[in-house]
Amino acid sequence: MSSESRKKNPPVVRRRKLVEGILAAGRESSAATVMLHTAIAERSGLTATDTKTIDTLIRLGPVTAGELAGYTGLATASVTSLIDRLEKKDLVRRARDSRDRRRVIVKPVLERIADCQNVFGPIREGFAQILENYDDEQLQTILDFMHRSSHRARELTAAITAGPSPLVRKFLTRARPRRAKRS
Amino acid sequence: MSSESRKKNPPVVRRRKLVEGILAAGRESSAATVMLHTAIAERSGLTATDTKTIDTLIRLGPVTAGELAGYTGLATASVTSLIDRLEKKDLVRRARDSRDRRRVIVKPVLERIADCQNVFGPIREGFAQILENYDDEQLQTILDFMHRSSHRARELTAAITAGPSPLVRKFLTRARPRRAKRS
DNA sequence: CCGTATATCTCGATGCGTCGAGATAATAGC
DNA sequence: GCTATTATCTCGACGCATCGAGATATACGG
Repeated sequence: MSSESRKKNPPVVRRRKLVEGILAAGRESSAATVMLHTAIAERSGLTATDTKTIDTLIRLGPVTAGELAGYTGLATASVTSLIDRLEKKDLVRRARDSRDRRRVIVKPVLERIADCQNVFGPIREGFAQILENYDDEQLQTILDFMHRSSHRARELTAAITAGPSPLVRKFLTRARPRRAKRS
Repeated sequence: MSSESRKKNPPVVRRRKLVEGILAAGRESSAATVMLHTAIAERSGLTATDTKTIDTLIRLGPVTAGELAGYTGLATASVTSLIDRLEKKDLVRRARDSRDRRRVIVKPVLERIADCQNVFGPIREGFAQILENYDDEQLQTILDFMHRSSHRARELTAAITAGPSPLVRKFLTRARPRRAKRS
């Protein structure tokens, strides 16, 4: 364990340990992130679906109720009450499509949501503070990594939610009895 | 966009933009992470509380049911059924404290949870792949950043869940009527 | 021993998000 | 115009996590 023996470590091993460390740290960081978001959502009186929907709206901009059903995987009836919930808190607004007046366009109320992210104000500051520890080049690396990993995360999410996903299914013995199909 | 024009940007501005970019990417990355975890939990038939509990157990090791109530903020009755749920899926096990036989010690079934993280197998691989883009020094930077940010995330989570948090409260009009305080 | 305090469990009730089925309204084709 | 189709909403019901109150079992102090 002395620095002697560590010096003898072939670079390959060193690197492997480094990678392991990051993967572990990534899991921990993910968990922490989830907890943080959960805490915020709980405070705001929002459910997981609510926040997920808002995230979607921010990324995609206004969409119709039907599309929202597609993205969230909920029944249209559920989407209606989902929109009701969010509209009641003024986080989204309904607008009718002028070309097809059956459609309901769900628009995020960005100022309101931004306010919610002012809730994040201290959070933003907290993280900005961390960045002071790095020089420009390092920040560039971090930025690049973030882009890559969030892109990957989205890919994986899509793969999991959409697909029959044998990869996942394999490990779940009695999970998901939901939606007891009635005669 | 030429390196010429970029050169003219004062370094301070460059850096500010870099920081802004990372903060934005951070939000997006967080959202993606949350969505990924939500998807996984949904697949596994676990609720948000369930996963949060498992995370806690992994970080803290075996704890008593009462302590779990403290950490999760749930009533003891809720904790009982929470443990029931998790035990039914063999993700935790009950054990009685030999010194105080009233106590129930909740132990995470690490192999089983690790299996769940084999569900993460492809995920792990996906992220490991990303790391190949960087040299050792860059990985070191990333690792350091991860440690710092998850630490900060935990601090913020604690601040939000625990405190009366006027920072947050300010923006919430009719949120959280839960737990009607009795006389 | 015996009462009090503590830790967990049981039970019944409640709130909330979700669902299926049918209602309502608007578009599109003939 | 008339009908089929599409988009959303309304309604009633259901599952599930949570809760408060009381029950049970154990520990501690006298």
